[in-house]
Amino acid sequence: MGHCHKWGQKFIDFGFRLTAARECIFEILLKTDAHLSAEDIYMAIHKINPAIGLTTIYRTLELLEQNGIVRKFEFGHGRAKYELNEEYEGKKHHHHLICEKCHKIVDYSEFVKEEKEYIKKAENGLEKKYGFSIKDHLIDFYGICPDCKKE
Amino acid sequence: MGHCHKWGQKFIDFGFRLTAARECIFEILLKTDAHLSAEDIYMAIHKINPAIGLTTIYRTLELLEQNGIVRKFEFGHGRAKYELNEEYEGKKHHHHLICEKCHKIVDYSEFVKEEKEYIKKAENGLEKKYGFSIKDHLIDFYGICPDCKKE
DNA sequence: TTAATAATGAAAATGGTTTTCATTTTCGTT
DNA sequence: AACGAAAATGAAAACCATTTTCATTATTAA
Ligand SMILES: [Mn+2]
Ligand SMILES: [Mn+2]
Ligand SMILES: [Zn+2]
Ligand SMILES: [Zn+2]
Repeated sequence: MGHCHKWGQKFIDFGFRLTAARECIFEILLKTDAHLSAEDIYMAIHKINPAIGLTTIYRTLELLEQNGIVRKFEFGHGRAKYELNEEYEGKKHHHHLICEKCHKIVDYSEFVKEEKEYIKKAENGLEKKYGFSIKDHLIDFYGICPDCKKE
Repeated sequence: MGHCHKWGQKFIDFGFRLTAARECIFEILLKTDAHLSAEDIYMAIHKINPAIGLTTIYRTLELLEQNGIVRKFEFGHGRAKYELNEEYEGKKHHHHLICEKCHKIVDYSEFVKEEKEYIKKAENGLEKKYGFSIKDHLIDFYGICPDCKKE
């Protein structure tokens, strides 16, 4: 385990140990472009290392989230979904398109310029008016996906 | 129960019965400007009519949600929160400012003009590119509220 | 009034997530 | 290499918001 990607070093710097389970969970998140639940990850990891338990998945995901390595989403369809923070994937800043029927989640990165303009203005104004220190934002669009429209 | 506000008529038109419990839940949502959980509503209703059970609260909220009368939010702090749809309150279109520490939720209605511009452009573009029929959107800002900053 | 249907409360079940606890692994120090 | 403290782990149990079940009650239309 001597190599240590940049995230691994960051992880160690935080004071945590870089175990097989943790590396494996990170790798799974890195390879996918989907939004995985804890159980999705558990099933994926089970093929590689059946000894790793679901509890460890939950614990690792919480750890990763608290240290800004993964983002946790509660879209309200039963289970939380996780994805690697944008800086760790090749991904750009993005938001989500959510199908109200089949619960499919699609990333989109369009209209960033317009978004930035609106967000910057809103953030500044809201910080001033409501006294919040704003750190993050979330934009979701809800609708019906093309597959579900066919039915 | 002969009077029947506009929402009540709408409710009956949908084919449902306008019972005491349902009216009471609606009234509670109408009077508050907070974002209530099912249990918040249960506790509020309990003082007025202790016979109404928590199950009815959940069932009514689901019914109201499915018919566009209330909006359900899963902010990810354990329990879902409900608020009356904008058209039923005196409220304008609004979004949320969420404190990551104390989980306080603040409504804001500022920057609607800028928001509309961005949303319209994004919606049109995304519908075209991803084939979704977009029906709704959600914008949240996350940060630290003024009270939590003091500590 | 009557019968069909809808709504209800209490209790039990559900299911994703967290906690507990005994055991194992890791890592800095000998 | 061996040691010992601290961290990480898995299995099982607990948790807890929400849903389901089911027997009873309320509402409605005829
Ligand atoms: Mn995403
Ligand atoms: Mn609100
Ligand atoms: Zn769909
Ligand atoms: Zn706060």
